[in-house]
Amino acid sequence: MAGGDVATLADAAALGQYLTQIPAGEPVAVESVGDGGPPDPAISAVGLFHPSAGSAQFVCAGPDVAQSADERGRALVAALGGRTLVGHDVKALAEWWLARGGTLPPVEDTAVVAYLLNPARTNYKLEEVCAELLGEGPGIARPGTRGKWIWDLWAMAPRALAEVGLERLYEDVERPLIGVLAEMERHGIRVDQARLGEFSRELEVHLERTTKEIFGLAGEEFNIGSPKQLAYILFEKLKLPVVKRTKTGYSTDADVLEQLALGHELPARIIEHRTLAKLKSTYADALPTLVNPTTGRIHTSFNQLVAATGRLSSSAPNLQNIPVRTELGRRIRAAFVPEAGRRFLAADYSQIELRILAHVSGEESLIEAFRRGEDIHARTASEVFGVPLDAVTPEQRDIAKTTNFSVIYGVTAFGLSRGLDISPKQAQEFLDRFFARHPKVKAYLARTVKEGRERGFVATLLGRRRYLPELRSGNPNLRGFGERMATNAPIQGTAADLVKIAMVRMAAELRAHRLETRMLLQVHDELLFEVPTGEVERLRALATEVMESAVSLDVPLRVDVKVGDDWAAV
DNA sequence: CACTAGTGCAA
DNA sequence: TATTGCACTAGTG
Repeated sequence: MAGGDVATLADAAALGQYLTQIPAGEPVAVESVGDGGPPDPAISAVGLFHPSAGSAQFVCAGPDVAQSADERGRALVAALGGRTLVGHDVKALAEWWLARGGTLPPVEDTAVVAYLLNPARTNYKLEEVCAELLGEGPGIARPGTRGKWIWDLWAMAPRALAEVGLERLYEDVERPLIGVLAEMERHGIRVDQARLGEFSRELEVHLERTTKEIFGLAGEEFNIGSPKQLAYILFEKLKLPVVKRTKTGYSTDADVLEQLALGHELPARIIEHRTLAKLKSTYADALPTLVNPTTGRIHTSFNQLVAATGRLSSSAPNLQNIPVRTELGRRIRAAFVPEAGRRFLAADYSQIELRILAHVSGEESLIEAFRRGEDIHARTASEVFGVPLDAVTPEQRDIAKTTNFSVIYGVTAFGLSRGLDISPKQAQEFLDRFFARHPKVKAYLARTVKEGRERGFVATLLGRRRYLPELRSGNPNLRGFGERMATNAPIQGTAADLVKIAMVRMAAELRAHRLETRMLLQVHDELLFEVPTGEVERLRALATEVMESAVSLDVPLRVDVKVGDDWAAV
């Protein structure tokens, strides 16, 4: 867009269209709301966008550091809304900013600092962050205040990070990651809309049939999607046994329905209906509406400031919860496809959290098992059940697998009993045997909780903190929550640190080698790439090498790489 | 239109 | 009475 052009940004769609016309990396200035005067850094009145197809990635200044880039874009549009007031000499504004030599505080970077200083902060409203970090009163956003606060926060960042030993995590990981994520968002991922449309119609047919069966079995028509109406049918009309209650009434969740299904045909049909409705409404019908008309691809937002443990999250749409476990669900995943001449390559860390547990606890039996490349769940089963490795039954392995994961979550015997569908007494026995065989895991968990209580926070291997005031609560319930978070956060968070390091390094490698491969998605322990066919073998080696060497632990990291022509095939 | 509750999808 | 998320529908105000 040439300088002097007037953009009319009356709605989100118009803004999206406008932004997609701008070359990548070229900053674009958009006037903020209600401010007729010249750009004033004290008011932080100018937002600089990196054009991210379909949505705006605010990289500098902006009305509210609290919001995600996506929200800020929407807030801006809303504030402009109805009025066609933008219309600036975009080029002149951009030049104005560049001429200042970067003297405006980069808001994304500042927000990441605030996140690192306390990732568990539940609300990134700028006022609250500043109140806490700068010791200033919250609340009153007088004109000019926000800009000053961003300045102050940015100015204190080096000292604040140094105080808690987070300079490296910031400089080497979180800050470089901002650009990596922006690039991934901007690139987007292709979906085969025809496949989704066809699947949606199939689901519709199934749903109609299931609905009829349900009404027949219930003896009347009702809204199957309403837990309240369903509860009336199941527990009052049909008098089925009440298994579980919610705060407000009878529970009708999948667990409950599965139990009820043993004694009646209806609950099974409800489960089926729920499965189909979920796939149709959340995925098959929703995803095509999010395809950007300009790029023909879906552009998620990767949220860097949301998860209390340091993980990323994904929204609008969430591409970190695309179904994979059932055949039907995989039909959705199979609609994500590479461009012609390219393939998908997925690289995922094998049992990353258990490996981290082995490392941080120093538990020899786990470390040795990983070093030998053994099947870790079978190994656990062998130890806990006291049978030779090759005599472990699939059932025993399953129990061990659930127990392994449960320990990472800080589970209680009661929780494990639910997960394994056994009695709490039996579950307690499993846990006792597990800890007897893994004494250092037990010691590590106890130590972590104790240190968390004494210091007020727990930390990942790279120093990322999670503050847990709950650990000092007199309320046993709340304290229990705190203790489970305390045992889980360092492990989940260390995994997040590690994957982020791998992402930053992968992005650097792709660039350095001038590869055409693009990183598309991160799903916690997995990276998805779109790879020209000619680069596949090179990428396989590169991803394996970079990801496995992201950090050096007492156990090897293992990465599994799969290549395929849709996301269900990798 | 904003909000909560219940539910279910992923790692 | 298992960790971290996001989003759907129903229902309320």
